[in-house]
Amino acid sequence: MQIQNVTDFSLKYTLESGQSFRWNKIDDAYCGVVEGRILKISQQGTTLHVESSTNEDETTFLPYFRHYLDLERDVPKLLGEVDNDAYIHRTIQTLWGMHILNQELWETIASFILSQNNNVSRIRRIIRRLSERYGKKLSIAAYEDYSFPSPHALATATEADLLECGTGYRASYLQDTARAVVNGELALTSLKQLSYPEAKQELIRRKGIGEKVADCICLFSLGHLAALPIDVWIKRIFETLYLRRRATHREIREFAYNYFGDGVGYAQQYLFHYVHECPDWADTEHLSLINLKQKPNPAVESSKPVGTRTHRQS
DNA sequence: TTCCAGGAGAGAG
DNA sequence: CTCTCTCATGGA
Repeated sequence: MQIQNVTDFSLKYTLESGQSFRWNKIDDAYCGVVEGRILKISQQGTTLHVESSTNEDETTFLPYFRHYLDLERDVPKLLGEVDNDAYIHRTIQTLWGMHILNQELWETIASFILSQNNNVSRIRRIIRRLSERYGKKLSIAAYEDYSFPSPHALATATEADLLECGTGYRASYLQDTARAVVNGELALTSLKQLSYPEAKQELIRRKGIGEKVADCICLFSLGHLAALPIDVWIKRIFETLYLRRRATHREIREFAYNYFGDGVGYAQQYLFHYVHECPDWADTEHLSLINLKQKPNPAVESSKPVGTRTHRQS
């Protein structure tokens, strides 16, 4: 089926920005598994072409699909509200149309448990192996893939099996959380009803889910755009470009929310992906960490932060 | 060989 | 509260 008049949207940046680990580029289309079916999506200008491995009822599928890609949101307006300086402006211009997905909750929880101290290509491989072993086989034309394993499947797997998939020391974290979902201790349905702070706190109780992973889940699945996952790159960006000093996570969080406001999650995603997509910031001039790598260094001169605008004091 | 990757837990101070 | 060490894996 087709979806027309999709403006200010980039399928490429949305699916390649490290928030989902399940998309493969096949020629000019993207194939991936979304909640038990394979979708094949391509974009030509403002038109999206979508094929599904199952017979979808358009009246229910289209709203679901648009929500998955966050097409209902006025993203340009949101980006306008965080477009405060030359750095963020450049990422917004370069990655114009990148959206934050609304992904299935259990897959997002499991995927970002596996993401800790890990890199994207290896995360993708682990998830692929888990799905091959514990998921259901799906196909669309000649393309084959597997659904994401259910909580029950991972809860009853042997730890040796999980290790064979490459999960490493994260196997027990994954299994503990899978079991918590199965026995109702972690109720996914009610998690969706909670506010951002409540949902984050509930997630963080689980072994293997810390602040960063909880924020990824809140942002990439639960739609909490105030969530700010702080990984090593986001930390570097805020320390070098904005605060110009070493800073704790708490300081970065406070500054970032104050500076970007409720859309800080979107701002974060543009900054994050820009660093990976455009290596110019990793160059000596901007993201050089020479000054910051040496530890106790608030004394590097308090060159004034790029931004001092306060956004909506609450 | 060492370092790093969308970190978190445990322990010490 | 902040710092430090360790954890399994594979690519650079």
